[in-house]
Amino acid sequence: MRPSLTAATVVADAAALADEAGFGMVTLSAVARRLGVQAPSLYSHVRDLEALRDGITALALGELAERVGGAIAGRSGLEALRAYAAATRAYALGSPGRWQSLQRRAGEEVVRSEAARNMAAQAGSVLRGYEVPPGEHVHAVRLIGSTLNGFLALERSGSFDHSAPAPEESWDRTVVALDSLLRAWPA
Amino acid sequence: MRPSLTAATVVADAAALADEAGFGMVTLSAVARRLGVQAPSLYSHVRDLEALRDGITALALGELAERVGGAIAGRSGLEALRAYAAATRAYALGSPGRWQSLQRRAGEEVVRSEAARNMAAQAGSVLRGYEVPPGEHVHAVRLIGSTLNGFLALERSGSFDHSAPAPEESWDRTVVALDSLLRAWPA
DNA sequence: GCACCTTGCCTACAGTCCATAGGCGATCGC
DNA sequence: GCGATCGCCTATGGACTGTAGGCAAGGTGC
Repeated sequence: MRPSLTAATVVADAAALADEAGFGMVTLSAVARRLGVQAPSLYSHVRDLEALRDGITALALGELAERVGGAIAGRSGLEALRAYAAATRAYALGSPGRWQSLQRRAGEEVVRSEAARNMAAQAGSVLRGYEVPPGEHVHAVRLIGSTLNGFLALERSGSFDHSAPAPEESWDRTVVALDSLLRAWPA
Repeated sequence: MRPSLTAATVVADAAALADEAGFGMVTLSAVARRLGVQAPSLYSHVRDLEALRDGITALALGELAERVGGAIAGRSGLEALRAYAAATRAYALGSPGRWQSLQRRAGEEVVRSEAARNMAAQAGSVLRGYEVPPGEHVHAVRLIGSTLNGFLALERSGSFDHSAPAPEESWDRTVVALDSLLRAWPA
């Protein structure tokens, strides 16, 4: 067996490239160069560029779900919310390319994956520490997701660059604000 | 004078293309085709592809600032917040490509534009209807922006497609939630 | 131990896109 | 009318995606 490539190798390398140069720079040629291989060779392992991108998204989804899951395990209320937020932010800042890969419409297969279901469930389990009526859970989950993802997106796109103070401070306030909002969920 | 192109024409056409096919489909070739012109001809009016994209962003920023400004004029409190949110959402849904152009890191020139300053100021003026301490304004503005933009981004990327109810309902809840949050801003 | 076949990467090529260089003709100032 | 300018053109090069077909190394059947 030669030191041959596999689909997983290719996707992992593409994810690394995404983190280093941005998701938009993920190109079959660039990945091939990094792997010391000619570009067409990748088509044995990856259907096309879109499939490669979906691969990164699926990888990122799994990693993020795992970290968030670990972070919120055994916690509830503000503790859990903080842990959820911290894990998300750490991932977004630590693996920017992978995180970018989550901010897009992915293929059906990825959307239906177990990791995607996990992510959705975890936001829900944070809510269990609060007394939000069951019928309101969807809205609360969507609100939490919108706020945290939105914050990270704005931060990343530089929207906070031209005003003080540092984003971290606002991030903490935001988490606290979400907490008090969930604590007194408006009917 | 022939019916010659101008920078504004090109950008406007590119923006139309973005709305029809997605911001990612904005290509010099495609724009040239739409204008009935050869691709290299566009370089007389636009420095390069990145400048064209920045042009769309600047255009969108101006349009959005104008609509939001009109919507919140003369309103305050929940009224103003609702109007702000409605104008933003209407723009995002009505001009999806232009809206997408705002979700990215734009050139310095765009960031420093008057429209960009306007947008920031408008979020601030919505806050005047609430009793958020001045020192907290930045955080509140960032929170509002994060939540609304984040919601629209998630909606657009299909995150809400696989759960009921329709996004509009959650959108309304979100706006109300933001209102009650601002009304009782946590110290 | 030999022929065979699978497999993994290769070269060659077509199509699209960005971007630059240089040409040509129509229009405008005079 | 005459020349200069200006707007769009053709030609070209380099990068990227994706397809077709080749070649050789490794494993397989006999």
